Amino acid sequence: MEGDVFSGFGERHNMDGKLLQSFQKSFVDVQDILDQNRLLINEINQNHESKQPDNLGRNVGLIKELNNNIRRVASLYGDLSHSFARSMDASSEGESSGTLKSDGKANQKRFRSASLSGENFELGIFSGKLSDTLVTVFSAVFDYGEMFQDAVAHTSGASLSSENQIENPVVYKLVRVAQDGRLVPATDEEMLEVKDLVENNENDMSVVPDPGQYEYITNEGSPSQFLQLDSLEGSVTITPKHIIRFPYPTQLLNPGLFQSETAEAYTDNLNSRLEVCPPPLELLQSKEELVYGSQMPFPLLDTNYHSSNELPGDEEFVLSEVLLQEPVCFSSDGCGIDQPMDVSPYSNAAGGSPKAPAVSTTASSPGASRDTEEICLGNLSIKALQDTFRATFGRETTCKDKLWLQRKIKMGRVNPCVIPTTSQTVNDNKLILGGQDNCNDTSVDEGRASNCKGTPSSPNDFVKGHPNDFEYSPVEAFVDHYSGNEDFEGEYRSAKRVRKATRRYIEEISKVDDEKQESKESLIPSKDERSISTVSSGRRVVVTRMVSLGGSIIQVPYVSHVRRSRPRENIMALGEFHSKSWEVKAMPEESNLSVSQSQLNSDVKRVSGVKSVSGPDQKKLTTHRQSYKDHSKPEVDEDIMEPEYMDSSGDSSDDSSYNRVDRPVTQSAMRRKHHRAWCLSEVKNLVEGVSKYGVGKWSVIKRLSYSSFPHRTPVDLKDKWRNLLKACFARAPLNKMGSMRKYGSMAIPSEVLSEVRELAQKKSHVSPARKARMALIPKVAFVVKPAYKPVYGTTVF
DNA sequence: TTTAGGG
DNA sequence: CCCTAAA
Repeated sequence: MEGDVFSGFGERHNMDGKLLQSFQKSFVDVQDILDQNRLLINEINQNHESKQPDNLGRNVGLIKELNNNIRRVASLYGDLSHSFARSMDASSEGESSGTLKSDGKANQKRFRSASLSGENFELGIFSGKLSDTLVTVFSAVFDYGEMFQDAVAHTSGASLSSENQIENPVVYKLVRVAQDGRLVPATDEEMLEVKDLVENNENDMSVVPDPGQYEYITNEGSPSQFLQLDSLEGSVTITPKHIIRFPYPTQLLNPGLFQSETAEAYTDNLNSRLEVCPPPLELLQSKEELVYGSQMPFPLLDTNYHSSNELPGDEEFVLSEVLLQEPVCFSSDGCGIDQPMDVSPYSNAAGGSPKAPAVSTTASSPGASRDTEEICLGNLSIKALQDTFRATFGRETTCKDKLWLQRKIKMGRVNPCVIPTTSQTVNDNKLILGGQDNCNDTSVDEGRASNCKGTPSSPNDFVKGHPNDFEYSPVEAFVDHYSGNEDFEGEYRSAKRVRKATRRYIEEISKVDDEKQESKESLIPSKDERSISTVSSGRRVVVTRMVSLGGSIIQVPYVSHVRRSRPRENIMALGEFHSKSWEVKAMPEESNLSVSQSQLNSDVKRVSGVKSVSGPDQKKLTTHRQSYKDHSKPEVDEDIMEPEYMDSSGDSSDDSSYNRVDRPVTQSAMRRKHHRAWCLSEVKNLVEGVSKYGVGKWSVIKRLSYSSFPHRTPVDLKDKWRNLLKACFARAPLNKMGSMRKYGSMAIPSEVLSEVRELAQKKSHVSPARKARMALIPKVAFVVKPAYKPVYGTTVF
């Protein structure tokens, strides 16, 4: 049928036969491939079902092939769109619409974007206004393949960068590919099973798919970037049981490559080809985890978001679990579940209905009511939404998907990860909820500890700081909490390894505070300068911009174009605790009864105040200082809370007082990362890591055996090791208590110390020069020639 | 980017 | 812990 369509098309536009032929050929090719893929998928599924190790192994190859095919298809389509665009240009016509799609605008866009490079095209497939199903399929498929890669990476000790792996604020869904190619959400049992399988089978995987296979999936950098596993996450991935991680990798959602329309042709077609159907609605409704059935179940995140580690990627699994329990956010408001699948545009040319059905404005979710702004958003036209989007994110969007826009905007507003760092003006002296933010700390009194450790505490815990202030939303509460907390700044910055604030910077900041208005204006590199203004909403100053929406002026948060900074870990911790409220956080707790513009505004303002300031200032800092630490690097995500942390093997008592002192907010306090005492488990872990990988392999240790201590950087490990060495060697004057123990620091058991000593002798690296020298010396020589002088930290012979 | 080493 | 140089 494509052929038909295209012939008609060709005639109309006097396409020359050759071109037409090539089109047809390409389509035939594509179809072949897709057919083949179908078979492949079937086979994969069968293998899967067999649960035979052999078959599973074979699946790796099959998946590989599948991926290859898909890549070919993508490439073909890329070419197609190229030539198509050319021909379209050549035949300067205006009435091209209607044939492919009734939506003329979409059509134009499509042709325009057809000049994408193939690569972009591929990326485009994953971004933007896709029909879900396709995304689902693709994600599933790709991911499926990479699962094995990941599995292997785990076992083979391949040094996948865990730095990257954690950063991905992706929500993974588990889905199962049914025989007919449909994706069925994973059941609870399956999820459990996956976990088990991981634990049991992880080491059985032996085939390493070529990582290059997947490189086109990722935006940049490591091919496996969005699939790398951490210990936590790993439990989800190896799933010889039809379970597929279902990622919404933000990397793929690069707005710069956002070419939804182009992708559309492809995806739509694929949809029909692959005959992948969305899960039945009943199923979706009956199963909570079916969130994914909606079109873009999770907010698309822009690049800024992605590159800034703003979500606790390391918690992916947890997160997904959380989301599984919380389908409301995405599915209950009609966000696409019931959305008619857009069949192939070629066959569906007559269908004039817009892709996205009208959004139901009610969006009432069970229990948790949506915030009012959503309702407002629901009432907005696409154009208005786009405006809002632009106002919110400072960039244009061509997306015409209401739902997507709404979600995106909401996300932009709610996303607590954009909490500003330094320049955030908080005028009130926020109370500091001691301990709340730092459950990881091995200190804290018991009450707090349990509080942190336990199940998500109620929002009330959160708002503790404002016991009487009912107007505080959780988000606000913790925003206040953090911004008022010196610890926030300190840890935040150090987590990013940002240079400490220079005097100049500090001065500038204070200036900014004084004349925020002007400086903001000048700082914000916005092309569509709207009226960016600072609004003092009582407690804090926030930056908003006035945007006209459907005639009325509306204040939206200004989100800088500049890449936003990642959140600090405590936020993530909070997010974890209140994971359910990620979506709900921005809900005005005031009176979410009235759906008023003002309410929306105030809500927006509040949230925006949180995020808006960080961008420019961050940029400023970076520019001025030429910060050598790249912020955009997917850094070790320190935002997760490792479960182990709390245990601290009973040695936490020493550190408690040290750890969480609420120091006065002095500049010195601000620039220093909050001291985090090393708990015994960490030390042991370090020792073990050194014993495994050797001294000096800090990044390896960090990656491989230290992933559960996300807040420790390789440098930290190195420093700690140095201190340990000091502790055990320099401990000539043995102390009173049997072990070295400075005041306030942890007592290191002498066993550990001796182990350290041993390792230092055994595992320490030898200087390359010396190594080389020694390599020249026959081994025997060592036997004959005894003893270099043993020096601590060097090898002893 | 990672490591080593001084502060 | 921070900051840098060097590799």
